[in-house]
Amino acid sequence: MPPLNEEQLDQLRDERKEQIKYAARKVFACYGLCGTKMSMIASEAGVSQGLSYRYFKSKDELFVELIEEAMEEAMDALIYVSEQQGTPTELLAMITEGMLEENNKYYFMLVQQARTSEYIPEKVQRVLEQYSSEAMLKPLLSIFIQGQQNGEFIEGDPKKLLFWYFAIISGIMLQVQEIDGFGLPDAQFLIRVLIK
Amino acid sequence: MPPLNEEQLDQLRDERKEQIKYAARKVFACYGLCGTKMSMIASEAGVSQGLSYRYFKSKDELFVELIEEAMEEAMDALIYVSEQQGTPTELLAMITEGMLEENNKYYFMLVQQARTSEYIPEKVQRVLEQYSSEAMLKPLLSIFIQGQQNGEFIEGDPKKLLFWYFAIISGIMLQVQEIDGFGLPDAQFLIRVLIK
Amino acid sequence: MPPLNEEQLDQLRDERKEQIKYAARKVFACYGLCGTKMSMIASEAGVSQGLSYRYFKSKDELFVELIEEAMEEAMDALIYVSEQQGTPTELLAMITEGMLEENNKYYFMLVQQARTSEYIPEKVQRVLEQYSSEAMLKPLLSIFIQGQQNGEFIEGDPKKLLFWYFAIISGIMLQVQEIDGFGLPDAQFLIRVLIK
Amino acid sequence: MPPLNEEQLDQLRDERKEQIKYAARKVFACYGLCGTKMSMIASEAGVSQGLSYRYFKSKDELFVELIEEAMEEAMDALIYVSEQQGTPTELLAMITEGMLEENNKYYFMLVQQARTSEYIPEKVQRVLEQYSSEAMLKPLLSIFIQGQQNGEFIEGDPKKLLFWYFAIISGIMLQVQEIDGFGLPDAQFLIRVLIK
DNA sequence: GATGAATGAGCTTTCATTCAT
DNA sequence: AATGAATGAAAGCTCATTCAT
Repeated sequence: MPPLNEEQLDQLRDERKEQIKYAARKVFACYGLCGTKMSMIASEAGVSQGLSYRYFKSKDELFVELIEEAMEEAMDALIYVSEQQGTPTELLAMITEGMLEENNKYYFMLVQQARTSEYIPEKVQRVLEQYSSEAMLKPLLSIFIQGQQNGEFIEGDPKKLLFWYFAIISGIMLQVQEIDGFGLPDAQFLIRVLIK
Repeated sequence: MPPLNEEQLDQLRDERKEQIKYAARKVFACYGLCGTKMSMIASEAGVSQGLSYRYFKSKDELFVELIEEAMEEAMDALIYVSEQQGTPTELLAMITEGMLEENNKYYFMLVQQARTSEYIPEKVQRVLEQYSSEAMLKPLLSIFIQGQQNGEFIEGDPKKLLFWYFAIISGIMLQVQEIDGFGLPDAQFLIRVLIK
Repeated sequence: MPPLNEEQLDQLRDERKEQIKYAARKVFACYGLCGTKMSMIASEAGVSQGLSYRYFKSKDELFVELIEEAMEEAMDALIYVSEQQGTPTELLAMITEGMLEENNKYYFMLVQQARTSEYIPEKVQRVLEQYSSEAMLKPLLSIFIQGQQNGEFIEGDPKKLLFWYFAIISGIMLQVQEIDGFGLPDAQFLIRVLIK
Repeated sequence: MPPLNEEQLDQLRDERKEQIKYAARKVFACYGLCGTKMSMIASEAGVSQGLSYRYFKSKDELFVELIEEAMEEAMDALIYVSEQQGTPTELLAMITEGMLEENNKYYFMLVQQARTSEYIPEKVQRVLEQYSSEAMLKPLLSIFIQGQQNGEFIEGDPKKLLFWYFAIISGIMLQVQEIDGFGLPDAQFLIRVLIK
């Protein structure tokens, strides 16, 4: 009686891995890399202490994997929007709305943890460099410049302005906590810094 | 027959304490509470490991003291501005300029570390609550409402708007790093989100 | 699917805990609370340094637990004897014999360490107060008084006399070391201070 | 104006040294060798932390010196009595009385600390061996044997009996604490274990 | 000589990681 | 595959000792 075939086992493995990653993302986001104990992740995921090591070589590697995923997803979203139809202002609003989602909070927090803690595995450094501000800004640059040319956006160095704009969104996402009772603003509020 | 008199000793102690705090502020800001080893602070300050413990009971207490100071200074600055003469827009610009100073970066980072790491001594929690968003906003509220009434500022819940505005400034301060090459924006750029 | 069932694990844990306590009792008795390094206990017990902390929160707590147990056992023994049949002299002899056992040595040493070292966790203080001389004497008081009334014992304040008697036994237990070559005296030798 | 001549300086030095030893004896007696911090001795003696090191090479050496003195004095006392006139019982009473002095308490406690803590500088070991039970008993042995021969004392191995007797006195001295409210017994109470 | 600030070795404790079951 | 007991390296903290004044 072979209990499960190869494929089913693989699927189970994937589910387990996802379960651990999900828990880890949450805990790392709140407590940071070194403020997080493996036992916290294990208990958040509802598995035993040792199990994570069947799926991830080390705490650092688990962290790196989460960071990589977060950056990839963010990058994909930016590229996706940059390929859509619409006026520059509409596209910027779309991006802003996409970022200002409650669900994204853990991603912002996670990346912030990664950026802030300089005590971080070398691998994370490399991932952060790979997805540097420069790289992330790229897909939007032409849109933004176009917006400046047709007079929708304010003047100034487009890279700088976009970078600051992302910093602003990031700030909102990091500071807004449920307990404060202030929710997230809508995109139109933020977009005002860039449009004329 | 002590070789140094009481006054000289006191001064020496004050200097040492300040020296350690200065180093600690920097290291804590970059590495977070638990990412910071006491040895890092000691070597940053150029003293031995044990010395910090003559001036601070524990790593946690040192952290708390820094957070308290940072919050106090921020609060004082807000109150100071709120007592100045000027139109609401001028005052808001003044505050924004005051916050957007390169020197303030460590304070923002430090407070962010305190807010983000939930694994934090209970004392820090209390300090953060004491200087909650609510409390920090207070000195500015009447100015802001006045600005709304005379049509300088956009409409909406003043608390929310101010909270978001601070979040924006915070985001800028946290994300802007020398290495990126983008400097800090000037106050006029940010203020646009609030003025009509 | 834990490899061992709950019951087996519980038993394993109990054994380990006992193993560590056994080692700790011996080492604490000889070296005192602060003369004992956790590494000494660990190596005496044949386990790693960290393991003790799965079973005891701290060195102090381990010490406290041992003291508590020692006091409880002593108290139980006194109560047990006080409920037996026999003349006062017989009962006193029984108690004396019970105390003068080679095996009890570590208990006496341990309690002496607790009493002598005034630098001792507050909890130990409380335990020692709970099992104060007063409390320990109580179960024997009526026996002793009875012995005085029927003329078996010498006259005098029964509490004082009993207290001194215990001090005498304690002294014997503490001073007699194998290396000296003098063994423990038998009960009849000591009992002479109390009987007419 | 030479402030003090050679002799006066020496005397001052001696006084200081005695002052520190006096404080150290008390603190060591209560807290044990390793439970005592040099700062405790310093503050008990009312001098600065560093001063002890002008008079004693190290904490251990200070401890050793105190132990040596205690043993010497005890030995001298025993020898002195052994040279007095009187019946064996009278001499034994004299010794007992001499030992049962409130002032002697710190000596007993100190020696107990030295004996109990096996974590003790090698030098202490040697001192304790030099003043072993054997050696201390010697001056009294002939008295005791004489007492047995003339029927004053109980029969048995004289060394053993004397050793036990000292253990008993030691027990009394160690256990009796002011707080318990039981004072020290008089010599006649203890002597009963040895006389017929 | 005297002080007390400064040092750093060493101990307690934590926790990532391993491993027997 | 999964568990959780066990390990041991590393961090926080203490305190004997030194040293500048």
